[in-house]
Amino acid sequence: MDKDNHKLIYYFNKWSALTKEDESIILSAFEPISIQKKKILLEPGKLCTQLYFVTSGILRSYYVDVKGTEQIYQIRMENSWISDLESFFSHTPSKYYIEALEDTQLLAITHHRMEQLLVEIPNLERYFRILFQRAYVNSLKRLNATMWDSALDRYNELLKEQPEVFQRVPLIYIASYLGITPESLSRIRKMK
Amino acid sequence: MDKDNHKLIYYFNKWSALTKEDESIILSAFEPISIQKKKILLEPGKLCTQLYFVTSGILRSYYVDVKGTEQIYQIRMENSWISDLESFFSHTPSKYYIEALEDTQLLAITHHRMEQLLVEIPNLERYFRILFQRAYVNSLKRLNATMWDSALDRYNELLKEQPEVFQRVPLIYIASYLGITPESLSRIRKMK
DNA sequence: TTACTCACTTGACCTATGTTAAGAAATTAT
DNA sequence: ATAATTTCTTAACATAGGTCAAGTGAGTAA
Repeated sequence: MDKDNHKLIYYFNKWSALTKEDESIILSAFEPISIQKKKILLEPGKLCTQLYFVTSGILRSYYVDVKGTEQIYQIRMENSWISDLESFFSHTPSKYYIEALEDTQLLAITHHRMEQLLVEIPNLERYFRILFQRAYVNSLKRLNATMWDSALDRYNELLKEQPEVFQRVPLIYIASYLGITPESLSRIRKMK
Repeated sequence: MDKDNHKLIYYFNKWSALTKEDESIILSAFEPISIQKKKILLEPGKLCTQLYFVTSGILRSYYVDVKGTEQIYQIRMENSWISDLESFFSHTPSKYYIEALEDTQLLAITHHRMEQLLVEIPNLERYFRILFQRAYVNSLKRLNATMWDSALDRYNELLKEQPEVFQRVPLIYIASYLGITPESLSRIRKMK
């Protein structure tokens, strides 16, 4: 557990300088949470009250459209953040599910505690500024790829960038994350 | 010009509290720039050395793929930011064009000056954190719409959310922004 | 005024991906 | 071990949107 916590601090320190005191304040602000495979962390209609740092395991977040299709928009594993930022920051009901795809360990912080923390340690604003800035740039790239590249290209890109996902996540979810049907993904994989 | 500058301060103050002194430091860090319709602000291979706040006018940023197709990924007008964030923050050559679609006024800040400013006025980190956080959430929504909604749905959404774009931007660019061909956009508009 | 370019439309045809349906393989529960 | 469920594949067919080609109109330049 201590090892997990250090991972969080390690990442914070990559983009913002923390004192030892800062570090212990941060660690005490996060609450360790365990969630079993297939259990749900967030569901539509509920407020997303926490922001989560994944220390081990893997999760997916998805939206279920009117036809009942699951639209997976995030697959997140160790050392990344997951939440419904819109619900978390604007206190509006979420439209999304977040579900664990493996037994998962998280460090959770509430919105209220997060706001306090950002005041106590203004340095953290920098960390999150850079985090969101990069997330935004990545999201724009994924957007462009979705608009302009073929499903095959997007499959190859994911295979190159996140090969681990293919070891740990069922193909039906990967298909949805790529914006295609499982049948299409099957065809693509057969061609190779 | 002074009116333009105040607009920038107004937006900064929405999410982070600035003193009068902060405000004058900020204003002196930004350089007013004018760019004529059809002129280019950034092109592939060049470093994107500045971040721009649009005070009047409208711009598009786009990538030209191997086939020569222009892939428009941003259309930005008054009171929003434009840049190639990847090039700007990581000092790598840009892959994108930024072009004015009307005579445009900008407030520009270099990366170096921006870093200084964020140190002088740590409060600004908060503004940009929230800016990128929101940009990221919006980008994810646009991504999902592109994956799962029809071209017609995306057209209607844009018509609802940014009707002004249709008054000021040629349809060929709007088509590209929606991820479709001008021919498809024509068909969609005919159906209504 | 005439020419030239750029924006936009239309129609015929094509292709990537979706849909439906069935079954095989793998995983999980009993 | 057996059954039940979930994941994955395959094939036939359907369709949204792309491609190509041609033409109209509107804006700008000479």
